[in-house]
Amino acid sequence: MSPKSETRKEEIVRVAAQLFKEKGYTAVTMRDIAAKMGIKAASLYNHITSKQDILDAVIISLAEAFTNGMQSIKSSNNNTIDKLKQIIQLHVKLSSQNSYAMASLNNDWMHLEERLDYYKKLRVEYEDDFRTILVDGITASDIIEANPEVMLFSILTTLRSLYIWIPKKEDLNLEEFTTTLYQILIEGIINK
Amino acid sequence: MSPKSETRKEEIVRVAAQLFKEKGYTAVTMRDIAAKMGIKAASLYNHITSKQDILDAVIISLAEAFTNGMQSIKSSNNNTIDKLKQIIQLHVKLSSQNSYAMASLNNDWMHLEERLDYYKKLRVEYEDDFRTILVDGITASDIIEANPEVMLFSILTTLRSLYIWIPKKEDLNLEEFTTTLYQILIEGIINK
DNA sequence: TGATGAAACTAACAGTTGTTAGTTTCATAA
DNA sequence: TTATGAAACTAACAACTGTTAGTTTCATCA
Repeated sequence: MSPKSETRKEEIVRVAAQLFKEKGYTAVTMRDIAAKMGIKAASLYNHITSKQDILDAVIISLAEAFTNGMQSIKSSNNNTIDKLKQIIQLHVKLSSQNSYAMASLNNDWMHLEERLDYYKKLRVEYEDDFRTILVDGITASDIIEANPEVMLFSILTTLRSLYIWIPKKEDLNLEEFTTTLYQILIEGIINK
Repeated sequence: MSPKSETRKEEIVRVAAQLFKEKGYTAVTMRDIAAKMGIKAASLYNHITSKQDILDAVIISLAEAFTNGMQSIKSSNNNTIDKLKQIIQLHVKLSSQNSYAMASLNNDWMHLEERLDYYKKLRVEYEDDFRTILVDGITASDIIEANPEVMLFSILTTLRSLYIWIPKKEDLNLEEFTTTLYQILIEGIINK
């Protein structure tokens, strides 16, 4: 029926991510994950090698999806405003499709071990690319001459928190939402 | 020397909050907290009654500080724009003075137990007050007619994340920063 | 039918957790 | 000097942690 049905490992990672969002990585036990799947904790080890392995799977693939998205935005020849629109679209899309994993990406990354440095590298590169778009936009007079660090912080923290908010709004029209978000983040809310 | 020197309990709460920010509440052990203070875990219990007690102390007093700040902004007779400026000021001030506790407020509130409902009540009331300011601002044509839920989410998530960013900038001029933040959050970044 | 292998199970492990009980240390006050 | 009390200590606990070893179940296929 399903075109490519979920493997048992993928199911474990998906269920674990939900629990990680509710309680955080450390507070979730292997017995919690197993119970939610209707099996015993020891059975999980037929499919994964460790609890750490689950966290790696949750975080790294999503972090790479952000990196890939940024690469294609970067390499397009769009102007600043269109690039910013595309970044907002990227976050709305990935956050609505992976709202559980986004929680770990934001809150549990410090519990990565072997893959911690790799994750940090991806994050720094993403921020560098974003900052470059803003600085180029200032140079081109597309955006105002405010501190690019503060702009980056302000926009990115909102985008990184979408996972908290999106799932609460059941009947959310994502396209309309993206447009409103663009308006508020980029054009401001004041009536001049 | 110090006008009102820190009690031992306050010291425990302060040290614990630093560790909670680094690793999250669940990942921090009583032995971690004790080690950082140069004593044994059992000795902590001369001053506090439980680990839970520490988390309560970290989170609740800060949550109440936000509530108190909002009360005085609400009851002032300022216009929408000045109220928004004051809210930004409140967050910058409390986040710079309590950057460790802010992390628990954002990430560890779900591990509150007896005080969980009280915390949730404070948070909902704070958001309701903020929303009312925005809706009144739309009515008064001070701000644009965008979805107030999206505005609230967008501004508040940035303000709630200040604790991540502020301590990284050593020589940050808080007053200048507040002004820049106001400009970006309220007036937008586009060059029209 | 009998063999195979994936995926569940039971039982147990060694280490860590928050916490308690009882004891010692030591500056200050009587 | 002696007594007091705050605040440290050692030792231990029961519960829980991630993980391993060995076993059982059962659908599939030669």
